[in-house]
Amino acid sequence: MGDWQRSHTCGQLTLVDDTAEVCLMGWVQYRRDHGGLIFVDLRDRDGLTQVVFSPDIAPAAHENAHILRSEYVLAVKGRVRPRPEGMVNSAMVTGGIEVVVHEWKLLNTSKTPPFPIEDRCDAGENLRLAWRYLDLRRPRMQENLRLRHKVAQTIRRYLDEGGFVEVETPVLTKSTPEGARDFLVPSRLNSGEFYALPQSPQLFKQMLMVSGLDRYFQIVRCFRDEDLRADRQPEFTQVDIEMSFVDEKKVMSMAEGLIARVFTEVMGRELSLPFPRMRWDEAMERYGVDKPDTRFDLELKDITDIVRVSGFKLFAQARLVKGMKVPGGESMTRKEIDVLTEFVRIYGAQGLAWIKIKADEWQSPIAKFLSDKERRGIADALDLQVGDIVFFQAGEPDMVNAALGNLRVHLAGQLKLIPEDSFNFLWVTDFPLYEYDQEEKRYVACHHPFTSPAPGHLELMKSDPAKARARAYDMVLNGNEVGGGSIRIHSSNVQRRMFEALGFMPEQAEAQFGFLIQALEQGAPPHGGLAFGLDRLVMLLAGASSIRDVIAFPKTQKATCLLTGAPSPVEARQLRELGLRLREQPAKESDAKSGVGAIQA
RNA sequence: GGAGCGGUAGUUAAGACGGUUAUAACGCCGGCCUGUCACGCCGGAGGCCGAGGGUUCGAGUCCCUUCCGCUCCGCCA
Repeated sequence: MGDWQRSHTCGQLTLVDDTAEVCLMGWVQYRRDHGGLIFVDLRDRDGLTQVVFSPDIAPAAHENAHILRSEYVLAVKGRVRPRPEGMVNSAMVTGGIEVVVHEWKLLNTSKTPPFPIEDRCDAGENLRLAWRYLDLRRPRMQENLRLRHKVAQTIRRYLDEGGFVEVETPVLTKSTPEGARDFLVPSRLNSGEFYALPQSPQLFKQMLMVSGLDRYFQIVRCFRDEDLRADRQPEFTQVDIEMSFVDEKKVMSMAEGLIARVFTEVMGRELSLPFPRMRWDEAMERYGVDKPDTRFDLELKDITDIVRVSGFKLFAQARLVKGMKVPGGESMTRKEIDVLTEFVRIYGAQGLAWIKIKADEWQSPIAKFLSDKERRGIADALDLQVGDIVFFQAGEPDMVNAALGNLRVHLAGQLKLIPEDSFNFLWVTDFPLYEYDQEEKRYVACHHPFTSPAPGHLELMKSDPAKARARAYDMVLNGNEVGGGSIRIHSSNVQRRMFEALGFMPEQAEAQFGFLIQALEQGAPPHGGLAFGLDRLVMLLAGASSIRDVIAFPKTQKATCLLTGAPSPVEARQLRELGLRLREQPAKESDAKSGVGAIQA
């Protein structure tokens, strides 16, 4: 670029820079070639500036400017001047001025981009991912990445000031049986053996507490080989935190302080602390989910006892019956209700019972089965008013809660009950220690197997696992889990009992987690912590609808990278070195289904 | 593993009842244009209708298979 030095960015210049000699560099956003005058909106990371090629002022500069095209890379030298009377563009930060080009240099040409580089562009996701570096040129995406950067930096400052030490933990680590599916990495030096990529640095951070680090954090990539969602990628970033000599209150107030700091410094908003807390039982009871969105009402009411002896057998025989009132919902059409019925089927519901509260009657397919007493009970429980509609779900508790809990969120969106631009934080506490795994026919840890049982619940681990509660807590933002953690088990005996309760043989526990138990035997301090999902947090702050929009190079729903083509086959030699052999030859095209690509040692 | 939505020009979409030459906007190319700002005007090029198979005299449209993207259920300690 010779002696060309950029003097300003494209978002900086205003009337105060009048007559300044400047040098800008950037991309051609729009060109407006009038044959005589040529206007170019030059874009860089900072914004747009209109530069003018004028045959009257700089004929030489104007002469070749006709060749300019979208996304050409340009350096211009020129003078800042106010735009003529009536030509000010108030929509642009730099709209009061323009730069008259005296001299310019073409730094690079560009092929016509496959989609326009602008925020209102609605290119398909596949195109955006295949040309991600162009997608990331768009201001919205640049803002997202910078927002993410600011959040991460603010978190680093906050934790550093709080005495936390950032420690890196291994990415090549040990596969463990519990939890998500591991990504495996074959070992060349240890043929037939595999590392696993960490699902989280959980055990390392606990061992750092045993080391006496006292306060640890890490902004760290984690990997889980499970199916993707709008808010789930196979690799994602956690803000991982652990503290010694603390209880739940300490961890939670530290976490609240962190979030409040992010909101002050990044969002320019003050949060009121502490966040509300809700026990898990209450969340399930009132909202049907463990991450309730409390920005709106539509609460669920348990009416199981009211309809226990109902003539409506579906209700009478159900283990759980719940109702949800939608005020003013009486005007819903049959068709709208049918759509909602389809919606709850996703969660295993057979149908969706409803009652419209009219002035003179209860209009409903099920009203005729309900006695006067039942009607009064239901009306009282749900505080029914004329004009309401009530939806019911009856059956297994998990299904009832999932169906109504998700219907609640669905309807709130549809009925526009959710206030815009609000950030509603909530702690959910007192989670169950275990949940029953139907497939494995055993209890599995609800949070993870290193979570301490609630005080006094030690015996329940064996006698009544379903009743045991955990010293675990989730931070919920607008109905999204953005963080979660627990006080850990620091007693080797309790940890052994935990593995036992999960159905591990002692030898098995020793082989898988012996190093942890040993560590706990060496003077492990009481400790606990939590981890934030950075991608989700930033997504919510950015107002994005997928974490893909706050990750520079995300994967598709099939976990592929459309930009690089990963994953891809490898050379036979690489497999040989690793002691691997494909069970079947890679398929030509279509039959790349089950079995193919599987590996064996 | 399952359910749903989508795939038509470079892009975003229309076309769906099976029937002339598959539309539009933006973009692209050429021309004109000295105050535009998503410039304007005139002209032009551009298509294996995701792929494969079938039904039919005839398929973008109907049927089957398959690939890709997205949303969701299961899964995600």
